[in-house]
Amino acid sequence: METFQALLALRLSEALVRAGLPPAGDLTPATDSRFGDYQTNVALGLAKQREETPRALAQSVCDVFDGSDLCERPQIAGAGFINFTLRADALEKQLTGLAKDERLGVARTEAPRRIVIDFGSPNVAKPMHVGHIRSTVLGDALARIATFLGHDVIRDNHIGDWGTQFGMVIWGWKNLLDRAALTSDPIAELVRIYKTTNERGTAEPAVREACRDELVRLQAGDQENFAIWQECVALSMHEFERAYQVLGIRYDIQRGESFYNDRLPAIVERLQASGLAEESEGAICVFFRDIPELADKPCIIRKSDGGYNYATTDIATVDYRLDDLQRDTVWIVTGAPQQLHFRQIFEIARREDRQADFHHITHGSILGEDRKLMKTRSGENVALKDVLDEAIVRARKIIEEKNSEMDEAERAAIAQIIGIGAVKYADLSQYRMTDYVFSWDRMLSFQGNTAPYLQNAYVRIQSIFRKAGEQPADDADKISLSDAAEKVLAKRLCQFAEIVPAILNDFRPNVLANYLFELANSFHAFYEACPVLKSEKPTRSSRLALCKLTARVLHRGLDLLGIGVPERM
RNA sequence: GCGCCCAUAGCUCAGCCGGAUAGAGCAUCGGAUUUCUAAUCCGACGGUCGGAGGUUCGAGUCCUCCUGGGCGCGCCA
Repeated sequence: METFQALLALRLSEALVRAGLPPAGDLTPATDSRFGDYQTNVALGLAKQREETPRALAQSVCDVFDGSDLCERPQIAGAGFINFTLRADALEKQLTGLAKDERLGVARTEAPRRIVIDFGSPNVAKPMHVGHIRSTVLGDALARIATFLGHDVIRDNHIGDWGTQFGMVIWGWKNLLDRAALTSDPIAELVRIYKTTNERGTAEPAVREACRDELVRLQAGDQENFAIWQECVALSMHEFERAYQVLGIRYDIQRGESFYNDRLPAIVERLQASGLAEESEGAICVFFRDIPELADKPCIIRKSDGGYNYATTDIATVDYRLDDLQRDTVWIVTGAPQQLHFRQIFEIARREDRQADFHHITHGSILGEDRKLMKTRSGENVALKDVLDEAIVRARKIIEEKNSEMDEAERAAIAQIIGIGAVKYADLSQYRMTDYVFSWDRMLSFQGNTAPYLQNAYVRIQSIFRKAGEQPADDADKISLSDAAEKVLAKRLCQFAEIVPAILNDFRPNVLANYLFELANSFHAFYEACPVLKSEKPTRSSRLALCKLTARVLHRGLDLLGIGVPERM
C-alpha cells in the first residue's frame, strides 16, 4: 500500500503535466496543522523562471488537480503554497489498510543493499564503559531498521583483540596474576595487572623491555603467550555477552582485529606494487597529495619496525567485507574522533577501485552533569555494567512506588524493560552528533520525550483491552473518525510508513523517536477526549481498533529502536 | 599550523533535500479526574537561531570570514 505522501505526490505530478509544467514536484508534510496535512512549494520555484506570479501558477495547478478521493480541494495560501487536507473517509480507508498490513504500511525497499554494519567494537581486557552505549545502541537500531526495510544486513562486532597493550597484559599475567581474583571478576583483574604493569614499565626500563618481548613472542606465535591471549579474549567475550544479553543486542559475526592478521603482509605488498604506498622515514605510507585536507596526513600501513597497525587491519577488513562477505555497503558506527582515519581508509579503497558504498556513521559523546566527558568521581570511565544495573534499580524503585501489587518476577522483568529502554531511548532520541548530558531523572521521567512515556501509552492500551476482556484482532472492525482527537491520531498512524524509510537518509533514529513521542502524545490526547469502553457500539469497536493500531505502531516502532514494551507497569 | 564536529527559550534538546508567524520537554504559573493507569491532558510565560557579510522570490538550514567550545592530525587502537 502507498502512503498519502506518495499518493498525493503522484496526483500532483499528474496535475503539473496537465498544466503544461515539469512533473517533478516535491510534496511534504505540512509545517503546521493550520496549513492542512501536506503542502507543496512547486509554484514558488516555477514561477520565477516562467515569469508568472506564484499564486497564479498555483491556481493553474489546482484547477487541474484531481484528488477528490483523497483530500479536500487544495488551498492556495501565503506566497503561493498549495495546501492539502486529507478527507476523513480517505483516512478511514487508509487505516483499514494499515490494520490489515503486517508491516503497518512500511514498504520494502525497491533497492535492497547487502550491508555490513560494524558497531560496538569493545576492547579485550578492558571493561565496557558508558561510551560504548552510543555506538552499540545506535548501530543496533540502524541494523533493525535496515533489516525491516528489506536490506540484507550482517551485524559485525569488530572487537579490539589485538595490539601493543597485550605485551603488558601478558607480562602482568605471568608476573602479577591473582588467580582467585581472576575467577571472581576476570576483567577487573585484567585491568589491574595491565595498570600495574604499565606503571612499573614507566619506572623500570627492564619491565618495559620485557613487555616488548612478550608482544613480539605473541606476534610470532609463541604457544604460551598465544594461550594467555586466547584466555583473555574468552574471558572478555563472556563479559561482552552478558552486557549484550541485558541490552538485547545480537551480532551475526564477531571478527576481531586478530582475525585479519595473516592478511596484512599481502596488503602492504599490494599497495606498494600498485604504487599507492611508498616508503617514508622507514615506514610504509599512503599519501594523499592531491587532496588538500589530507596532503599533510599520510596513512601508515606498516611501521618502521615492520609491525602493522590498525590502518592495515581496517584495509583488510574492507577486503573481507567486500570479497568474502560479498557486501556492497559498509556502515561503520564509531565516535567522531576516528573520522580522519576512516576518511583515509575509504580513500584507499576508492583508489583501489573498490565498488561499494562506505559510510562512517559518527556520533558524539555522553557527558556528565558538568558537561564534561562522563567519568566517575575518581576520573575513571563509568562502567557500562554499573549504568545498566543502576537503570534497572531505579526503574524498579519507581514501579514499586506506582504499582505495588505486582509479584517479584514480573517486577524484575518490567524493571529491566523500563530501565534499559530509558537508557537506550535517551541516546536514540537525540541527534547522533550532539554530545548529550546523561541524566537519570530526565530519562526515567514519565513526562516528556522518554521511553517510559511511550511505554506507558502502550500499557494504557493493553489495560483497556484487559478491561474489555478481549484483544482486538489486527484486522479490525471498520474505523470511523468523528472526534478531532481521533483524526489527529489517525494521521499520525498513517505517517509511520513515511517516517521509517527516511531514517536511513542520514542515519537518524531520532527521527523515529520523535515520531513515536508525537504518536504517544496524540494517543494520550485521544485517551482523554474519547472514552473507549464506555462508548456506544459502532464507536466502541472503532476506537478499540484505533487503540489496537496505535499499540502495534508503538510496539513496532520501539522494537526498531531495540526497546521493549511491558504489558503492565 | 592544518582538518573535522558543535553553538537554537532559564535548562535539556528537535528542526530530512532551503519554504509560511522557529517547535517540543523540563522548570515556572493557571486549569482539568464520581470515567478505561492523573504514570495523563489543556493553557500561559519564555527566542536579535553565537556574530558579520553573501547567494536566493525566501536562510536556523547553503557559501565566506570571525568568536567561543569539543576532538583529531607518521609509527596506540
